Amino acid sequence: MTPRVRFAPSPTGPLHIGGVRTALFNYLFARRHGGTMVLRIEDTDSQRFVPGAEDYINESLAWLGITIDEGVREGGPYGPYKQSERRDIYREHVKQLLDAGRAYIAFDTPEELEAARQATPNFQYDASTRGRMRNSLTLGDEETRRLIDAGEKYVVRFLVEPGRDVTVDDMVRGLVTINSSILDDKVLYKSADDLPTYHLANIVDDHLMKITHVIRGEEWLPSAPLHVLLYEAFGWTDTMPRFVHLPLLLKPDGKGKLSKRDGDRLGFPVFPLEWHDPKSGDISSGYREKGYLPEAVVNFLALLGWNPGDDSEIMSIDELTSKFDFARCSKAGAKFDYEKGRWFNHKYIQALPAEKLTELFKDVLAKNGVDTAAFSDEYIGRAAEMVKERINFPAELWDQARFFFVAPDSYDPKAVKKRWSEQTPAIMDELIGELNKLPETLPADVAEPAILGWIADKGYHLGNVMNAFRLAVVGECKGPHMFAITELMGRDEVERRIRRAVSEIKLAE
RNA sequence: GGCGAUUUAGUGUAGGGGUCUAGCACGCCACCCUCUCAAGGUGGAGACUCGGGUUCGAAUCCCGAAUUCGCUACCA
Repeated sequence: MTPRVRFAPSPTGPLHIGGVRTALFNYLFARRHGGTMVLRIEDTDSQRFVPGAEDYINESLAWLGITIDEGVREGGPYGPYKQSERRDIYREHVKQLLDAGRAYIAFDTPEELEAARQATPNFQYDASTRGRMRNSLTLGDEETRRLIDAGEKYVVRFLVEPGRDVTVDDMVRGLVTINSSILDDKVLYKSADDLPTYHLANIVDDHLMKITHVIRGEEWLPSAPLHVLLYEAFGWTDTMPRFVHLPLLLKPDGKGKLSKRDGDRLGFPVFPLEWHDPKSGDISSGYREKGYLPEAVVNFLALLGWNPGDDSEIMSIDELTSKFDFARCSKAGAKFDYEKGRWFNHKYIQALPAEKLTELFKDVLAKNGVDTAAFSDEYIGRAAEMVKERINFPAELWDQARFFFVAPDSYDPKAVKKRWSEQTPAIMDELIGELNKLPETLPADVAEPAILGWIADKGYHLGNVMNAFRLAVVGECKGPHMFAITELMGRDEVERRIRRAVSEIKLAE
């Protein structure tokens, strides 16, 4: 039996990075076993619906390479894949439960329920209290009929029989048993918007869509027994899916689930893509816009709560797929280690093909006002290659390699103090003379021995001369090998910069 | 409060009775490399939540406690 899994987000806002991780694990499991990945939109909460959220989900998954086989966009044999378009199906199933006596109608208003909660310390709508509430059980069929006809709003509640141990077989946690007495009579359907709640829609859809494995976050574990009961009530136990409750992604510092706020507070994205909130107008940063490569995000996320069983860390999505197994999932929540995420991105940038890196750098240059047409792709590419090992994000290429495109307009004061002395201008003049003895292109393998030889012959201090040289060309004491820089720039530009530095740098007194 | 889950260094994890003086990675520190900053290499500091058992022997098995997290909505 090939598995059919589903990722079932609610379009109530941007897809959270924890949701992405859940989607990824669904994907890896499905692909590992040649199964099918379904994307179902669970928009049963009309109150919290956010326009644009569904597109955001699709775009995010597409960016990350988490492909979908069946869904709203992809179509498929078990559609529609959006719950708000499945009302007829839910109504029919609610009726089935009602007819079988496994559910009942309740008229209690939100205010009445609130009052009940106030009156009773640990109020729960269940076997112990349903007998004194306003529902079809206490009112009788006739009165219930009358109230419905009169247009009174109602909900349908699941009738939970108390005192039964219900066991869920979870693929990462093993057997989890809870007593049905602690479950309340969950609302399954609301007449107000003619929509089911999560619990009902979820079970019905998973069954109808022939889902074999329900892979979701740990926050669903407490309601899993309720879902088991629902499968029983429908008579679907023989085809009930296996459950997998993944450990949660936790805040990097303090306690609790990773939330939207943590990103702003700690300075890292918690969303895959930048999100513009249509209501508040707030902008939340995204991994994509921050400069993360999708492969790095996938790799990083996969290793949060799962490991391949050996020491490998850098793995493509296909490698992850081939190794994926729930037996190697951990049970405890994983604190979100943002530093490690940066490291993954660093690694993936190092592995980028030259052309791709060149393209990325061109964008960065353009954003910083450089006319990229003035430089050849080769020049841009070589500059990027030289500095890529010291960056984590493409944007940092600018900090590291701007001097290849713009002559320094200031000189690092600390470096000046350390490396620029009264004698330096004269030595720099001499250096220009030496450079002029060399080919105009300043090939490193020629320039390096020549200049180093000159420094040695003169008995100059190597570090001081080279760093003054660097200061003049780069503006500070950092960057790739000096002769690699000068080879790329060529003699004219190098000479111009040295002259400029000699006239600009004033010794501080 | 109730119910459930969880527990190896700062973080992610390996480990499934002796091979553990507990491995790997990120981060941190030092050294090497070196014209600088990185990268890289080498090394270092740093952990089995606690208490009882079981056993010749426990990070590994059992019990208890504690911890942290989640759920406890006409939200998912």
